[in-house]
Order: sequence, then C-alpha cells, then structure tokens
Amino acid sequence: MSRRHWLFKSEPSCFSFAQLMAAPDRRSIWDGVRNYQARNLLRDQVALGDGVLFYHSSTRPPHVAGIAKVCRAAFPDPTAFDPQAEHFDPKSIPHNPRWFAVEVEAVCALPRILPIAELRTRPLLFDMPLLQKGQRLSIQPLSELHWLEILGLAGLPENLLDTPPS
DNA sequence: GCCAACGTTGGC
DNA sequence: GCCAACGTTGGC
Repeated sequence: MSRRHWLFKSEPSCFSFAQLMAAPDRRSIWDGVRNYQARNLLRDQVALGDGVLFYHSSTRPPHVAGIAKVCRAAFPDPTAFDPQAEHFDPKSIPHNPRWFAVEVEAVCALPRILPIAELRTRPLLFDMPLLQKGQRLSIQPLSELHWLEILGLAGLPENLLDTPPS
C-alpha cells in the first residue's frame, strides 16, 4: 500500500492543532471546505491512513504545527446541510452532496514548529505547493520527498506513521 | 462565453 | 494594514 501525504491549512483562531490533540480520541471532522479544487482532492484522493501536515495560516509566524493522519475517508460534509452552520450551502442536498469532509487524528505535535520562512530556505521544498506564489488551496498534495524533508527538519522519524502509538 | 467587479485568502 | 493573487458572480 502506498500512503500519500497532504498539507491541511487551518487558521488556529478557528481550529488549532492543540484543539485536535485535546479532542476525544484526538480526532475531528475536517469540514467547511468550500473550494472545488480542494473538494475534489478531499473527495477523490485523500485516503484512509494518509499523512497530514497540520498547517497554521494567518498567524505569526505561519507554520507547520503537527502531524495527523486521515482516520476516515470522504463523506458528505454535514455542515453544508445545516442552516445554522457558518458554511451552510442550500445547494448541497443529501441526495446530491456538493461538499465533502474527512476525519483526521492527531499523531503528534512537532518537537518545534516549522515557520514558512524556514521552509523557504530548504532547496528540497522549493516546489511545495504552499511555497508557490498565489497558492491558496487549503488541501495540498505533498510529495514523499516533501514529507520526509519536513519530518527530518522537525526531528521526527521517517517511519512515524508506521509506529503504533504507545 | 466573456469579462469586469467584487469578495476572500493569507503572507508580509 | 497592504495588496497580490485567485475564485466567484452576474450582466450582457
């Protein structure tokens, strides 16, 4: 089986990695995605067991905060059906859902956060989507090289996701 | 289907 | 706070 890797963006004032760590079973739904390109990735590509970099945007400094993994693959985003929800979309109906969510489970916080400015200094990361001009996607694919480089920078073992939690 | 106007994102 | 880049909207 080949695991893929992703970067998920969140504004920590909205939902932080610490909140995920503190959630029951360290799990949370990843909902509210309302961009078609990100939706397509969530729905069609993000798979159970995939690795996730949890990135904090719109904070100082913007940074990678932690590692998570996908613990449930795509399902219709329930917040799109809820008139009380911030991202309610009346055009998404249960018979034909427009928006999708996954669930993620925290693996560990980075031993030290990795600011975006530091990522920009690493030659192996120059082609990371995050670092491209104008890139705004909230769900971004990472190559195996990107993933390993970032684990290494953070001081985490390459086989992090293969090691069952103790 | 074009494209101008507008709203949002998000680093700096 | 600024503003570049991008996505969406809607008149035509």
